[in-house]
Amino acid sequence: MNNLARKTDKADSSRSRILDAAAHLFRKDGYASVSLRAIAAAAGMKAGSVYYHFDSKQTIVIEILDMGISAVHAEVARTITNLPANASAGDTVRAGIHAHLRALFEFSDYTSANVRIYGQVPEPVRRANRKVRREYEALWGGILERIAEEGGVRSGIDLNAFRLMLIGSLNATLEWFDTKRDSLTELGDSYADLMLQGILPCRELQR
Amino acid sequence: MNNLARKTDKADSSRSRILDAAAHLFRKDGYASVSLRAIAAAAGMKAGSVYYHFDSKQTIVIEILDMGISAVHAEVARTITNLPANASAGDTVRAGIHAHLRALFEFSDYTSANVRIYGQVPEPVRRANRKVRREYEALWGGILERIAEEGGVRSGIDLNAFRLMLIGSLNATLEWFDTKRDSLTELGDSYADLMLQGILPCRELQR
DNA sequence: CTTTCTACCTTACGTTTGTTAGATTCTTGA
DNA sequence: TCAAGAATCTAACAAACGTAAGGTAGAAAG
Repeated sequence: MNNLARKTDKADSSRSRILDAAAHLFRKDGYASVSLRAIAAAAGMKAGSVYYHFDSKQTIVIEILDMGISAVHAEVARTITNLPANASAGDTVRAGIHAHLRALFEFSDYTSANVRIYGQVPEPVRRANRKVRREYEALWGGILERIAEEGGVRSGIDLNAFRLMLIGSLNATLEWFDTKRDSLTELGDSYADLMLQGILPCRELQR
Repeated sequence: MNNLARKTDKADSSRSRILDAAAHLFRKDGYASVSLRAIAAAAGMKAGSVYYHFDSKQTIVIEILDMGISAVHAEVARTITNLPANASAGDTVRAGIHAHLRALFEFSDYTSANVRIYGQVPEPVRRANRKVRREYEALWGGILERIAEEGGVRSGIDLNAFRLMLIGSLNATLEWFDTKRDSLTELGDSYADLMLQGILPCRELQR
């Protein structure tokens, strides 16, 4: 009696292929310049068939944007909670940075599509994605607050601004970093070094 | 005999209005989703008239992308050369950061259009913009090299990677920073603090 | 006053867009 | 083997796209 399972398997597989193809193309060429015909072709079907699985182009991109953030969120959350209880403030931020970059480049089509096309997508789509975005921001907000309470942050640091700088910087790596050429782990360590020695108290070279 | 001057004045003004309108729309909505009709309307004319001033949509966006980078390049170069001769390594980078941000948000439609649509523009356009991009990267390369030679950089820092991180981070502020709400000078100082205390030698908290 | 030229407008073209409807093929359950 | 439903195709729609051609108003030149 796995007929129902098999049936939905087929549909699910097609659905995923559409999403994969769309995410890939969106990331590469932007939102508006990717046609449903191009998406369908990359998924191995014709444009009309896409509408069996999705209501519109917008519902496709909404799902992709959400998946992109969720993937990063899940990876960072998992990494942080799996940290040993005695992890220092610096260790936590470092682990978070590595997790964010890992998700960004490994789940890459969805995550980078999100980063790159969010600004060019129609307002209703942005609005739909806003909730998941805020939840991810809140995750980092919590991490940074906890660290600040432990005294791990140099005075004069605006946690809110720092969070935006951090995530913005990490996302910006999508524009230039090449995983084929350089090590993602080293990149993460570089960023962690840069950020940590900036926010951790340091009695030397204070302005 | 300024008739010729007046004539070109009129045309130049229209040309500029087209560029301004296009830059504004591109920045807001991306490249492909902005139509020539929308650009023309925002410039106070009809779509066909745009072709009196430009050969195609691509030549418009090429000019805008170049202007965007040139503006940042000029502002950073001007700021650096005007620095007192005894300026420290840190002062130089700090001044460069402030100049980059200033250009980014003051010449904002062109600079931010560049940052936001470069990735979604057809290959020929990207290729046309590449030269100016490289020149700007070389400007920062020179700044950082000079500082490194003076011993102003902590060992183990990859200058090339740092330059990419720095410019990427600064450009990323376009996605969230609001000049109406917060001070651009403070933002620049925050970034400079973050970056400098990361690259300057610091005997404490070394990993 | 007439000609010339600049800076636009109008109209139209061929193509591509997202989307829909109806026919068709493939898969499965009985 | 056959009926049913799931998955996909084909064909078409109106709208919007970049672009081209030809006409027109207004100012400058002779």
